[in-house]
Amino acid sequence: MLAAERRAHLLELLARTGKVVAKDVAADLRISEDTVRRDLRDLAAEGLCQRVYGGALPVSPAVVDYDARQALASDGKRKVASVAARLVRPGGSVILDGGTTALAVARALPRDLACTVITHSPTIATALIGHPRAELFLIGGRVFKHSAVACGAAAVEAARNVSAELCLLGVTGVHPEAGLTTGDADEAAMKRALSARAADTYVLASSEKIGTASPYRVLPWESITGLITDADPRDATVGRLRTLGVDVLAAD
Amino acid sequence: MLAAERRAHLLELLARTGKVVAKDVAADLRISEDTVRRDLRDLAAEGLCQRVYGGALPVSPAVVDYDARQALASDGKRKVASVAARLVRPGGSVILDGGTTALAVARALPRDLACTVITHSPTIATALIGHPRAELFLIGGRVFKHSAVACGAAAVEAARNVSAELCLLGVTGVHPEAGLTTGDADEAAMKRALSARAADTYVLASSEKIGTASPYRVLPWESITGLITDADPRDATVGRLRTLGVDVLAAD
DNA sequence: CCTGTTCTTGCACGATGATGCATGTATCTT
DNA sequence: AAGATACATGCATCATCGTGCAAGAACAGG
Repeated sequence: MLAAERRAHLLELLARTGKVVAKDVAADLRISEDTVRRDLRDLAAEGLCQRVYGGALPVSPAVVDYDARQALASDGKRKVASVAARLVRPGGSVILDGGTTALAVARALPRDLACTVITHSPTIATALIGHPRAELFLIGGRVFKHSAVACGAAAVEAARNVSAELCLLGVTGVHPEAGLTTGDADEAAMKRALSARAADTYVLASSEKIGTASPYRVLPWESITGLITDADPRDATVGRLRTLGVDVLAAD
Repeated sequence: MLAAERRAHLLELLARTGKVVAKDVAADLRISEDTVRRDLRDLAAEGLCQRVYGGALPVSPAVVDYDARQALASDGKRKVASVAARLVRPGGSVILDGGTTALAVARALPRDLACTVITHSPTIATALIGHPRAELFLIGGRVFKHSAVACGAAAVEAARNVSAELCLLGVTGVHPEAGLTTGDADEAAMKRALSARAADTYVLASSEKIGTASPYRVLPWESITGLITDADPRDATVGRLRTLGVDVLAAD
């Protein structure tokens, strides 16, 4: 096994499971713990991981959070993402919001789909670099760390210069009365700006978000085209949304 | 067996299995390891593979996992990045170009350094999400896939609205007569736009870039403050640059 | 057909790098 | 406080690397 392979393995392990235990990896790869420790030391020196007693942790909890959440809670999100990805037609254009569900949508897009993707999330842009036929447009601005998206006045301004057929929006709360909500005012404004630039807006909401509300209102029900969720279609909250005129796309 | 056959075999192996171990191939084809090494060296010089201790890995992001590629940043790039990162003062602001060397700089920044980073690379933005005290500003625009950075008119326009003390620029060629060069015209324009917004511009150039030139001129020597390289300070080319008035910061 | 040139290949050798083990120290756990 | 575990360091060993060199193949020109 090449040294570079080992290092890649460690990084992959770090990203996937969120931690590396020197002893386990050594036993796993049949190499000495010293070598693993040396590798981890080197990676840490480059800022690719954080050394801790017994092993190493990822540099950024936020990023792992992403991957971990992606891996763990992903069942619902993946279903939602898969349905959402199918809304993107060949040659079509889509505005992709940030967040883990939207990231799952990016990953669910066929690798050789020819389409235009507009996003304010560097994470999603990075994920789509490998799609050779996808046209990518990045909306810049001040990056809001918590959710890793460009927000603020500059971003809203930049969003005014794009338009698309479809906007796929992630939110943290979906509630019959409160509407679509999220945890940050700037982010809410950004989502409104994005939605305004698309002919149709669909909201991505895995089942755990149904019936909950966050502090800041993003949009009222009238402004969106539909909701994509893996929640049971017979669920009471989902039923109420449907009576409000929301087109519910079931994902399962 | 023809030399061209060997090279084709190596590339095929690289694409299919994701790696080449010099020893194995030599035994397999009944040729000396020296020949394999020479082939790999040549392929690497043409940018067709990434040389590592013991063999080689593919260079294409499509084949290799992105994290793995980051781990493969050459020793020289790491040294250059480390020196460059030290130019960023607490409370300071820096414009970071795209590319693997710049990414190495981002990773080399202390995790709790309070500074402002402006970049047109979603990859670099993603890498810095985990730096809690770093203010991040993303320059948007059409994403140029090859180097994963925002380019084009919109990006140049967006760059006009930022400014910083320092600009760290990556290039593909550093040549006494040709100046600083890169492989794409849009990218060259973008780099000029970035450099114009900073008080000081330093160029990141690991030793393999010294003395080479690419099609498109980025900037003449007069426009930059200095060059950061791991090349031998006594190197002839480096010496000529110094006589042109370039401030050379040695990295080793 | 011969001869000189150039290119390729394999080998030798010294330099450098990587790895595992031993040892003493630091850190965690109980 | 004591035992256990993980760590850094120095060292011996082995693998890999680059370079110089010589033998042979390919080739051009006479």
